[in-house]
Amino acid sequence: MTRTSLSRYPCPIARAADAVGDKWSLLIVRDALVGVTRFSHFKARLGVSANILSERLNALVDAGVLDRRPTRPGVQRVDYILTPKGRDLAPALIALLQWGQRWAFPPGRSPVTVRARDSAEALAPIALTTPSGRALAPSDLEIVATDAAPKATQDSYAALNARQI
Amino acid sequence: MTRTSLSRYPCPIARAADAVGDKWSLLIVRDALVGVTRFSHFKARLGVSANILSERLNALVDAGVLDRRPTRPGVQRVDYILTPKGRDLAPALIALLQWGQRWAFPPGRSPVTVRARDSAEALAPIALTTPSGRALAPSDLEIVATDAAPKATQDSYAALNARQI
DNA sequence: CAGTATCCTCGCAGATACTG
DNA sequence: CAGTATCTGCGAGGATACTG
Repeated sequence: MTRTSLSRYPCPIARAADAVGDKWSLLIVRDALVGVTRFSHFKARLGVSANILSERLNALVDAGVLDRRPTRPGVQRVDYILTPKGRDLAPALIALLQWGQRWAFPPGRSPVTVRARDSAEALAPIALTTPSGRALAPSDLEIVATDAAPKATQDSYAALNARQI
Repeated sequence: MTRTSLSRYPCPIARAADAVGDKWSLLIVRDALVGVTRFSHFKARLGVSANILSERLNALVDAGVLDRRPTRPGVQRVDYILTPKGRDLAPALIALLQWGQRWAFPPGRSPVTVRARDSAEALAPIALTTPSGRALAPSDLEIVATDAAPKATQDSYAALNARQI
C-alpha cells in the first residue's frame, strides 16, 4: 500500500502537516523567517544535501509558501522569499520554538530566544485566548465541525464533544 | 549515510520537530487534545495501521508527551493521557489549525473550527505580541543566540541579524 | 480490545557528478 | 553559485496474522 497522503483530509491541521509537516520544510521556513533567502545559505545552515534542498524548496514554492524571484534582472540567481501564506506560519513556528525552549532543554539553557528586532523586548509566550481576551486551557478546547464538513466528520466530532467516545 | 536526526540540534524548533514533527504524531496529539484516549479510537479516527499507531504512541510516551495509564486497576486496558508537556503543545497545534483554515481551504469552507467548551465564543487567532501587548509582524522577529549556544551558533545568528548573510 | 510480530515495499534522503 | 541528474540504501510505514 502506498503511503497515506494528508492533503485531502478534512482537517486543517492535517493539511498544514501536509505542507510543512516534515522536518526540512519546517526548518527552511524557520530560516526564511529570520531572513535567509539564498540556496547556498540554506544549504550551509541546514547541512542538507543539494538535491534534498532543491526538492524541498520546489515543494514549498508549489505549496505557495515561498516565492522564487530573481535577485536582479539578468542575473542568474534567485531569492526565496516568504509569501504572505508563508509569513503567516510565524505564529505556529514560534509556538513550536517556545515549546522546544520549555521542554527540550534544561531550564534556562535554551540556546536561542526570540525577540522583536531592534528592541530588547522578548516575545510573549503564545497563549490561547478568546476574542475577549480570556485565557484558555487546552482542556477548554472543543473542535466543532462546520456545515462544510462531511457528514462523517460532523458525527465524529459531535460524538467526541458529547463525550460519547 | 544515515538519515539526519534533529534531536541534537541546538534549535528548539528542530527539537520540537524531532518530537512531533511527523504527521501521525501531530494528529495523535490533536486527537488527544480533544479527548481521545483509547488505542482503538485513535486507530479508527486516524485510519492508521496498528503497528504504526503502536510505535507512535510509544514514541510519544517516551518523549514525555503522553502518559499511559490503566483505565481501572486489574483491567487490561490503558488510556493515553496528555502530560503537561503534551498539553503545552496546544498553542502550536491551534496555530497550525488556524493556518490550515486560512490557507488550505476555500474561504469560509473550513470543515472545523475551534471554540471554548460550553461556550459559543470562538478562539482568537493566535498572534505574536510582546509582553506589553504590542502586535508583531514576522518581519519584526529576530532570533538571538544565548550564552548557552555553541560558538558557531552564536556567530551564525549574529551574522544573520546584522544582515551580513 | 490492545497491542506485538513479521514481512514487504517504496519514498525520503544521502553522496556524487555534472551543467549553465 | 544554483541548481539538476543519477544512483543507492535505509527505514518509515503499510498489510496481515497472531496473542493475552
